[in-house]
Amino acid sequence: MKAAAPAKQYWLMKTEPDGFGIADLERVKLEPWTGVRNYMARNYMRQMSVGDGVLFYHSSVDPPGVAGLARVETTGVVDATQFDPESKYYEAKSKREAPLWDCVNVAYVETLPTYVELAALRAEPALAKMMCLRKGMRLSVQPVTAAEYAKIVTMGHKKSRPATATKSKPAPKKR
DNA sequence: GCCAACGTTGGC
DNA sequence: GCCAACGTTGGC
Repeated sequence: MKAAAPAKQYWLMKTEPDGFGIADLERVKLEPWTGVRNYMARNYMRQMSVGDGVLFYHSSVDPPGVAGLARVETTGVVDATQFDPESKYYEAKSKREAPLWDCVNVAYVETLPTYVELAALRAEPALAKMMCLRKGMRLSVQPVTAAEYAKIVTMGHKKSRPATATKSKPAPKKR
C-alpha cells in the first residue's frame, strides 16, 4: 500500500502573456517552467508536488490578473536553458553534474471564463493576506492557501455581468 | 515611461 | 559580512 499522498498545495505562477500566456499553455498543454532565476522562486518549485494546483497569473499587461488554472505535472525538471549559450537564461557557472536551476512541468487545466483582475483580488477581503497583493512583491512563484485558491476559482467561474444593472435580470434559464 | 521595491553583485 | 551600486520587476 502506498503512503498517503501529501496534502495538495497551491501556487501562483506569473507569466507575461506577450511571451507565454494561458492561450499558449492551452495550445502546448504542457510546458517546462524554465527561465526562473530567483532562488526563492526556485525553492518554491522544489517544494511542489505532482498534482498541485496553479493559478496562472498574467503580469505586465493591462489589466494584470489570474487568467487560468494549471497543474504541476512533473517535478525536478532540469532547466535546459541554463546550459544553452544561445539562451538569455544561460548560466555559465552551472555545471551539468550539479545544475543550479531546476523547475517543474506545468499542465494546462482551464482558462477561467471570467478573468480575475488584480483589482478584483484586492477588493476581496478573503484574499487580503495574499502574497501577491503585498507591496513590492514581485516573486514569480508564490504559495497560495487552499482557501485563497478556492476563492479565486469561484471568482473566475462567476458569470460576468453588466457593470450597471438598470433593469432586472431575466430569470435564469431552466435546466 | 516612471519609479518603488527588491534581489544580486562586488569591493572592501 | 557589510553595504552601496546596479539591474530587474511590475503596477500604475
